[in-house]
Parts: sequence; C-alpha cells; structure tokens
Amino acid sequence: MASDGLLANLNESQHAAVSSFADTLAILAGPGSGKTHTLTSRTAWLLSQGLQPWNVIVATFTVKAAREMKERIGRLLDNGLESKLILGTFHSIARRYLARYGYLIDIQKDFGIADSADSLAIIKRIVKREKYTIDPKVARSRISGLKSRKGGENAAPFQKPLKKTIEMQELDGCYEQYEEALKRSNLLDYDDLLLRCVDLLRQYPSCVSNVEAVLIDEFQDTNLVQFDLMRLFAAQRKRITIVGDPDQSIYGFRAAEVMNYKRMLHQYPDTVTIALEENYRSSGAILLSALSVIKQDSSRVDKSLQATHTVGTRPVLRKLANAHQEAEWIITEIQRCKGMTGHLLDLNDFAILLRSSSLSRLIESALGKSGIAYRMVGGLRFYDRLEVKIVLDYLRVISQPDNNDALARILNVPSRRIGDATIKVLLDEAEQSKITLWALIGGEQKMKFKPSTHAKNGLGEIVNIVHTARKQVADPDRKIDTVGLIKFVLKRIGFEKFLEDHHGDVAKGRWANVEELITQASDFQSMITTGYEEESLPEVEGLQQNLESDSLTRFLANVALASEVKNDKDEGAQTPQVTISTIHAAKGLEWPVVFIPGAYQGSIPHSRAEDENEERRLLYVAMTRAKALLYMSCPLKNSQQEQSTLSPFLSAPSLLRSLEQKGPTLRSLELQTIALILRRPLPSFLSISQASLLLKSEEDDIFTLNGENKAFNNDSQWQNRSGSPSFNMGQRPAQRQKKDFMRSACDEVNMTQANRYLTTMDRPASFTVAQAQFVTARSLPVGAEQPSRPSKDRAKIEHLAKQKIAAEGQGTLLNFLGKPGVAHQKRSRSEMELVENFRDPKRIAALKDINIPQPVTSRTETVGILPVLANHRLGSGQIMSRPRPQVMSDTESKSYVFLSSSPVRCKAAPEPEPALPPVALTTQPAILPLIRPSTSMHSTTTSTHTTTTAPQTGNSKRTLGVKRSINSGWQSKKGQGFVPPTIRKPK
DNA sequence: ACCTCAAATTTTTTT
DNA sequence: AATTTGAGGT
Repeated sequence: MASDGLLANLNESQHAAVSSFADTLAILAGPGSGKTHTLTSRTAWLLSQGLQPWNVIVATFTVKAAREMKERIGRLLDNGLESKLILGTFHSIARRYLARYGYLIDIQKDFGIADSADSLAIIKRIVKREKYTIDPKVARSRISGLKSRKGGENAAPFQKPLKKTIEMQELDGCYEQYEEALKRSNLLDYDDLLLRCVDLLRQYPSCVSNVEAVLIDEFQDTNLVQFDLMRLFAAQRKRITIVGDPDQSIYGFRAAEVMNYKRMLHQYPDTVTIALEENYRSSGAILLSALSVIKQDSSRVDKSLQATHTVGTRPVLRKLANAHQEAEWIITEIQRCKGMTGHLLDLNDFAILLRSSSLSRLIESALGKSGIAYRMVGGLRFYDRLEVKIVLDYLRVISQPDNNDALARILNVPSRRIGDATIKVLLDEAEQSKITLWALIGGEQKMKFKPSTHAKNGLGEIVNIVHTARKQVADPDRKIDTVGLIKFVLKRIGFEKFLEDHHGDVAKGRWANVEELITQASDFQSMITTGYEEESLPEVEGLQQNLESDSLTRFLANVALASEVKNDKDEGAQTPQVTISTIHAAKGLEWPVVFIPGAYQGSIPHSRAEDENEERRLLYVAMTRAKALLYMSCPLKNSQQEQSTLSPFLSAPSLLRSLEQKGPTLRSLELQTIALILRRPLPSFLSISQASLLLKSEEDDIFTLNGENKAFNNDSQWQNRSGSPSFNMGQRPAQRQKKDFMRSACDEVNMTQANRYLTTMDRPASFTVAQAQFVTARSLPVGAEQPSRPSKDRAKIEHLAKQKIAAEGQGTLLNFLGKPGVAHQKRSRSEMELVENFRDPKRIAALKDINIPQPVTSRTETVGILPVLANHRLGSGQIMSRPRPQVMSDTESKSYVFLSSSPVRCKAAPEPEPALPPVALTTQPAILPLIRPSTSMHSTTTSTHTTTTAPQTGNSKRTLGVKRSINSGWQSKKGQGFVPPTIRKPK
C-alpha cells in the first residue's frame, strides 16, 4: 500500500514511531526533531492500515497547527480524505460534539462562545456591582485555573481552608455569578467547552464509540480536563498516540500539566515511548547553548538531543545601552546579514521573538523607519480589533440576543446617546429581574427604569435593527447569508461614516479591516459549502444528532476559537517580511535567523511569572527556533529606563563562554556554514560584494560592546583604530557620517570602477574571475576605510550596486528550497541563472579549483567537522562532533543530497525535494567546505578586527559533547516511585 | 445628571 | 494601542 512512501522519509526512530503497533504510544520529540512530520505520517499510516478517517481524532492546540496538520496529512494521503478526519483544536472538537449532542446534557443548541474579552467584561461587572476589591483580570485567570483543574478522578481533592481570606470569598462570589451570567446569556467559555464535553462523554460514551484512534499534538500542553477528554475520546479502543516535549511546556499559566505524561503511563501501563533525539533544525552551536540553558533546570530529566548540522556560528549575546539602541542594532544586523551574505538570506528568514508583545513597539518603529517590511504575529488578533469586534458583536446579538455583554457593548456604538450610566442601570435591572438585557429592552416586560428621551429613542433603534436582521435570517425566502448580514448591519448603522468621523486618518485602515471581515465570512461560507470545513460527526446507533448549526453560528464559533492574526496588509506573501512574534506564538516554527531581544531580568524571566522554570523553557523554545544564526540581546536599561540585569538564564559563565559578544563576521567561512545548514546554494560573490557595499559597516561594530554610549572620546579611538590591531573592539565612533557623506558623493562617477563591475556582471559564468574581483573589491574599501575620507570609488560602486540590486529585486535562490507554493512557481530570472550556474559542470569544476564548498552526497560525511570549521571561533582544536547515531541507507541519503542530514522535511521545505538539487552534482563523497583563500581575505580586509575579546573556550571539549541518555523521560522528579518508560528500540 | 471628547496611563504568555 | 481619568457641554 501507500505506506511504503509514507515511511520513506523517516529516520529510524521516526519510522518506529510512525509504524508502531503499540496501542498507546508516546513520542518524545525534542525541538526540530520532525515532530509534526512524524505525527502526520502516523495519522496517514493508521489510515493506510485500514482505519476510517471519521473514526480518528487528531487534537492540536492551535488553529494554525490544526490547519497545517490537515494540509500535510492531505499531502501524504493525496485522496482528500483528510477532511473527513475529526481534526482540530481541542476546543473546536469539543464544540463539534456539543453542537451535535449537547442537547443530551441540557445545553441549548447554538450556544455562543465567550471569548476572554467577554469573560473579563462579565467579571468586571460583577466586581463593580459587588464592590469587590479583586482585580478582574486576576479573578478571570483564577476562575479559569479552577475550571481547568476540576476534572474527574484526576482532580486533587480540593480542600478549602477553613478561614477564607477576603480574596477567596470574593473569588467564590465571582465564580458563582460568572457561571450564572454565562448561563443566562447561553454562553460557554473556553473552559466550559472542554468541561461540558467531558460531562457529555461521561454520560454518553456512545457518542465516541466509533473512535478507533486518538492522536494528540503538543501533549505537554494538555491540562487535566483535556487529559480526561483524551481518555474519553479513546475509551472504546484505547488507541492513543501522543507527541510532546516537556522541555517546551510553556503553558503552565494556562494550567497545562506536564505531569500528564506520568498520568498517561499510569493509566496505560503498556505505553510505548519512543524518543526522537535528532535535531534537524539548528546549528550545533545553537543547539548546545540552548541545551545548556535548559539544563540549568534541576528538576528536569535530562534528555538527549543531537545536532545533525554542523557546529556553525556561535550564538550572540549582545549588550546595548538601551532598548532603543537594541532596536537599532537589530536592524543593522538584519541589514548586515542580508548584505554580507549576498541575499542568501531575505527578510522572510528573520524573526524577532519577544517575551511580551509590548516589547514590539520600539522594534516596530525602528523597522518602519528603515523601511523594512515586517509582520507581527501573536499581537492583537484580527478579530479583537475594535472595529471588527463591533461588527462581530452585532452579529452575535443577532444570532443570540440573549448575549448580554455583546448587546451592552453595541448599545451606544455608534452613539445613540445611551451612556455608561444608563447601560449600567439597565444591566442591573435585568439582573434583578432575572431576565436578559434583551428581554428588558425588547419590551416584553415593562421596565421600571425610565431612560431619557434620547436613550429611549436609541434603544428603540437598536431593538429595531436586531429585530429586522433576525427576521431576515429566519425568513427562509430571503436566504440571507453571513456576508449579507454584515452588509446589512454596516449600512444600517452607517459604519463607514462612523469610522471616518471617529478615527479620521486611520479610518481607511479600519474600514479595510471590516472589508477583510467580509472576505473572511465569504471564505468561510464557501468552505462550508465545499465541505472542507466539516463539522459532521459519524452517526452513532441509538443517538440522535442535532442538525447542523446555521452558518452564522458556525462562523461566530470559528471566530471565537481562532487565534489567527490575519495579515491586514494584503499580499503579505509577496514582499519578504521580517516576522515579529511572541515566543509563545512562535512555538513549532523556525527561521534561519532569530533575534531574542530583551534578555533581561524582568522580561525573561518575566517579573510577574510564577514559574521560573517555565520562563527558562520559554527561552529554550525561543533559542531552538533558530536554524543558522541566533542573536540574543540585553539592553542595560529597561523600558522604564531603570538599570536592568542580564537574564539569570544567560549569566552562567560556562554558557557565556559559548556565546559571542557581537554579531559574527560574515565571511565566506560563515556563509558556507549558513548555506550548509539551510541547504541553500552559496550566493555568488558578486552579489555579496555588491550588497555589502550598502552597509554602514561590515562588522557588528556600530554599537559599543559594553553598552556604553559611544559618543565620547572619539579621537583616541580613532588612533587606535588605524594603528594598533589590538584596539578595543567596538570602541569606534559612530559611522553614520560615513554613509551620509557617501550618499552625497553618489552623483560623481568614476568610470574605472564602474567598468570593472560591469565587466564582472557581464561574465557571470566565471567564478574564478568573480572570486578575483571579489578580493579586489574587498580590498578597495579597506584602502579607503578612513570614514572621514570615503572614497569616491566606493560611492560609485555603491550607486551601481544599488541599481543592480533594485533590478534583481529580492528574489534569490533561497526561495528555491524553502518557500511553499508561490516561490516554487515564481522564480526570477536571476534565480534561474544561479541555478544554472550551479548545475553547469564546468562551473562546478571551477568551484573546485578555488575550493568552493563541495556538495556532500553521503550523509555520513557531515559527521566529521573539519578542524578548520571546528576551530573556528571555538578556540580549540578538537573535533567537535560526535559520531552520527546511525547511518542511513544509500537510497535514503540520496534524496537529501546537498549536505543534508535530514530525513525530515523541515517546515521551510514542505514541498518534495526538487528532483535536481541545485548544488549537488557530484556523486563522489566530497570533503567538507574549506576555503584556503579565505585566510588571506581575512587578513586583508579585517586585519584590524581581531578576536581578542573572544573569551577562551577552555572547556569547549566538554560543553560540546551532548550527553546521551537512553531513558529520556518526562517525569518530573526522581524519587516519586515512578518507573521511567522503556524505549523499545526498533529491531 | 449624563454624555462626549481629549489627555494621561499602562501592557505576559493563549484556546 | 487600549483603557481609564478629567474637563466641558447638553
């Protein structure tokens, strides 16, 4: 069957996991170990073994993960059956069951979902009414915590302390009234979705009697209720696969229970555990530093995680004077990375990962100032935007007038002269009469409160709108869909004008968001009609299902459960963009270059964090997102201009020794390792020399290393710079003048230089020549390095380079492997030329002559890091790698030719490997990259940049070895009578 | 009394 | 950027 193809791209342990016949299977998957690949393959494998998709439940935590899973399973199956899987987030699956069977446990059909804003609003009202002192936000999270911990037999017996603190009393009161309020409005909050589904399945297990297999992604994030849910789903056949990594458990604040793994082993003693211990993502150096961070957690069980990539460039920990400079520095480094690598990297390859989204402001404005495109994820959800929320609230009220809070929010938007005071009185009266706000103002009962004339008219108006809309929805002849409804509302309340009046210049953008909402609704509509967005569940004998919910309800539910930040700037896919994200939202993703700013005490670990270990895991997660380059930085002043201290997670001397104080030199050696890790071809030297000329500096030396301001004492540093090579690195004056000067000099033309460059361009074939030119070009700026007297030549070169780059656009070869879909189809001409260059045997031969890195065809070749590479910046002559754990068969290795050791397709390369990998042409095992001329290049161009400040890495031998432990368990502490799982090694 | 608008203040992480 | 606070107007 198709299972052969399924298993082809797996390493040994992945293979074992995917095709395990164990009923309960736990896959421990470290970062970058091919977790998703394994889980999707397992799902497909189960289906290939004869399971029907509608009898298989796959639960993830985020909508994004669910979608990706669906997509990738679809690619594996290639028969469209993935849409029949019961696949989604825990919450959406639970909602599906409740929509169908909720009537069995007294849940009204078409219940609404209370998002966190609703919950907060309800609690705020309660707090105000009861004059509690508790912070509503705290109350909300406490209530949620209580709800998500209350489970069946797993719940710890809740012992109430005899003397209740005031806070406890208030919390109790809040909890009780909150639940009442939800019930009155026919709302379920996030926790309810899960809890009530547990209720349902406890009482009516036959709802899931068809289920033959349950697969759980990110198991370390499950809470107790979700654990119960999993067990109930699987009650019939008890066939469960879980995937997770305790080291990446970062949702403890949301009541995730790392101990669930232990529970699992307890409940299902026959559970087979398989660990995926090979990291296919990050460079060795990145992985090692990340591991040494996570290893500081003494409560953690050590696990093995092995790099399959070369050691690479050391991660950077940079000190900056303040957050402002930090942002500036990030930008210069992004530009430098791009420039010095000749667009081996484009903006899509950069991510800035933040502990809190509030840290983004400075960075966003700095990016904006320098014209770098970016997208922000994990910040404000699209559906949370004010203007979108208003429209949605109208829809929610139309769908369910009893939704008190939604109604309260729209009463006076747009202004109907119904102020806060009036609304409060109305709500109070509804509360006291035990009816909903809608019932009160809808006029069925007389209200005691006499609103002002204005308010009275306003109320009439809103009631009218909602009535009219509801009539249309109910009218079978009108057939009004969600889109039509939105348009009706917009027109009826004059929303466009409202936005214009209210928001002036930003109104356009806001209105665009509203239009985007219409698009979304329309998309969703068509997803329903095409059956892609299934919500049906298989019929179970003896149980009646509710009819499918109407599309408005489903749309609203979808909105409530989506965290997706829809890219407001349309066509975001076309322009390369830097990604800014919270660390939480970045989980599961990866980028070639990752920045982690704000690495100070109070940010990571966050000052309000309860669990320090979780904060450390957060840093670990962030670090392991990086493939080739990792930058961490710490402003010496935090956002409030107070002195800050470096994050304790990064202060250990042993760790500091494996970090660089400033960004790496990006010469050919580094380029090779980056290209190697990313499995991208090396860019032409020409493009490098051109692009780098635009830079303020070729080194990370614009900001001082110690975070002091660089403004003082210019002269003496100048002396140092041109004189002794042992100058204090980084103590250079600002170089901005240099650039400005050069700009103004751009008009002047020096034909000699221009010709030289043009000539080179005309002969793209010859790498030898290009190399020669390259060296020359490199040397030139050095000769003219005095910033006070920038050469006109250089100015001219810069000018030309600009033009050339503009002509080329941002398209580079890197899209070739990495980007799904679009990039594959659209390859610019220059890219094609590059590909051709790499394919031409003559050129390859030329490459050989000058010791350009050779492709390696055999996987085992990546094992030995050449001393030259190993030595590089690590200060030791040791060979820094350990033997590969296993050797792939010939056939396997052939499909990953370009220095790839990865049997897993990383996220960035989800498409099948191109038939002809761009670089790999030799079939002979080749030697790892080694450039001899690089030494001389270094000495010509960087004689003043010594590595004197690089700390000696005396212990590198020890730190580089990754300890192997066979029992990579997950249980939290020893001495709890817990038996570690056994790993059944395949064969 | 109540509504509106402008200014000051503050921001963990998410289904 | 969103929420809260204060001044001014109806």
